[in-house]
Amino acid sequence: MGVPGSICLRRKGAFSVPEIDEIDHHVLRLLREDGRRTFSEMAERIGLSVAAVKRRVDRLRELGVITGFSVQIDYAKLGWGIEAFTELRYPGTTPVSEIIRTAADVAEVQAVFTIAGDPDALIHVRVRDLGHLQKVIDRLRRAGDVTGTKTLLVLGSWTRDAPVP
Amino acid sequence: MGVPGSICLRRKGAFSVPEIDEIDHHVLRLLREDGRRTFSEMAERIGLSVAAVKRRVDRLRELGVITGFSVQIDYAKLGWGIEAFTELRYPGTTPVSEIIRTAADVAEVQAVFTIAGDPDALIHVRVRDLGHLQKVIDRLRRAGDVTGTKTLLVLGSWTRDAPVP
DNA sequence: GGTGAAATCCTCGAGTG
DNA sequence: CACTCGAGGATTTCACC
Repeated sequence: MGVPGSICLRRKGAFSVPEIDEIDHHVLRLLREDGRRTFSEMAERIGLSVAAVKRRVDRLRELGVITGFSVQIDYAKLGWGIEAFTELRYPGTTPVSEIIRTAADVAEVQAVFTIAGDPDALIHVRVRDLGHLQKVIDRLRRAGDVTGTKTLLVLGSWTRDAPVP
Repeated sequence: MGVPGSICLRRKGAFSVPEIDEIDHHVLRLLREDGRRTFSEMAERIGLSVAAVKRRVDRLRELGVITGFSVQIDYAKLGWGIEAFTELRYPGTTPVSEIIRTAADVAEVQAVFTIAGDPDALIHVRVRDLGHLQKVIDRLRRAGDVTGTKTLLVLGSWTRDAPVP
């Protein structure tokens, strides 16, 4: 096994949707806390019928506000205990699309952020150990025409909204 | 409304769990693709009974491999179109716990990563606009005894495993 | 947005190798 | 110990008000 997962681009700069009301935000908050909440439980908390809540969720999906659901995993428990951010610098001629493509080709890369200014990209990677991290960084350096890297090794992390274990 | 969400610490360096087999990884892969998949659908894909898949998921939760489920949201559509990473530097005397606490106090902070070396922390923030970003950075600077910041403005992002819209 | 009924799904105990 | 089966209850889904 490896780092599984299909691949997709997320577009930025979409226009904000005005027709999102307080109830929609309530639905989103409940689903952020637990993405597998039943419609019936949410309906009870919100004070709406089950069908109404389902329609809200369906609509939020159609609007593209909800892009999907996923499971939260403790990767350390799976043996992927090391997390790092690598800053990448490229020649001024490198198009953003190539930056993303070459980085996404590396299986251990979890996310790619293209940046205004210096560095040109910030890459979130997850690896088994430090030797593995070295290999990944080497692969990133060789992939595109990278002119420089700086890697920030994550010691600990905190995330808003992660459920209490 | 603001950036909703409860708060919790994620511990790192947990020992890897050996008794995770291929079927468990298959379950995790299916749930990463769609966290609301039904047990029946997963059972069919894996070639197991519904009850067996449920017990796998229950066990993965008990082991702490699965820490929860959540919804994926396009925040730009909610009017939170700007994303940035801010590197924070602290005096050598500042304990990690205080770094996390002061950053997490700022509602716009989505995640805090403490770092080995320089900088001392990397903060992921999400804001409505650039003026808002400025305010958040100012608040971060004043919060702890921050000695320096550098903010990386995100132009675009790619995430492994985000579902295709 | 609500209601109700049919289809589907979840849950858990019992039985099997 | 992990799996399958099956029944009862809960949930989802959809047409209609």
